Amino acid sequence: MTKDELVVKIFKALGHPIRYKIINYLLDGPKCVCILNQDIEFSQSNLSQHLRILKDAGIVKSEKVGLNIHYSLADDKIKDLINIARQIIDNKFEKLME
Amino acid sequence: MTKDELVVKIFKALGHPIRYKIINYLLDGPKCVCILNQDIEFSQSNLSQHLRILKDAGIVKSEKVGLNIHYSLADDKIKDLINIARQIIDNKFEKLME
DNA sequence: TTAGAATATAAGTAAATTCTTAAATAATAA
DNA sequence: TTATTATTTAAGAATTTACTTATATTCTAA
Repeated sequence: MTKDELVVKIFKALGHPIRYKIINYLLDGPKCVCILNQDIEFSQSNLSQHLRILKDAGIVKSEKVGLNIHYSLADDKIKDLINIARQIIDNKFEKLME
Repeated sequence: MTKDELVVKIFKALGHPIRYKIINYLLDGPKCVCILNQDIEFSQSNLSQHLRILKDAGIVKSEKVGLNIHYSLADDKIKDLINIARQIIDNKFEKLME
């Protein structure tokens, strides 16, 4: 895979509402899959598949903690990425208000 | 559309190789559709459809210039967004090298 | 050693996206 | 007016992605 393909893969992985929601949960620290399962209104299997896609894109990493598996952001810059996307949307609204 | 949905839409729009390529062309300034047509190896109709998706996501804007239509980035922060995604990929390779 | 909890995977269907081809529109030049 | 260039839109087929259900795996505890 070329670098460009890997970059596209990151964007693609973030471009889904459930995966975006998962990442938002992870912004304030690692979370057990079991917690995500409680908070995200989709089937356990579906969640697991989305986690795999995020992991495969290099956005999250997982770690075994006792009985459970904890997922966390694989890179601090993921936060920046999300924040900038939000700023772009905010800018858009501000321009409309002018 | 909620703000989150709009953010997801940005990521989704960037998560496609042709659209990512288009954005890369636009990083160094506005471009005529006719130029993009020459440089991007896909049908003109397909290109036009991808441009619409990018525009709809608020990533690019278009402007009529004489006979032609020029597309450009709708917000300077799009550059930052791309750069950070690239940095995330670079970091990954650096970690592998350690 | 079996039972149960947590998580992942497989397989198939449903839904969404992408691409191709053809036609439409809009503006200008002849 | 008619033809031409630039670009968009429509429609449908092809491909990809997502979701559901069922099953598998891996620990640990009883």
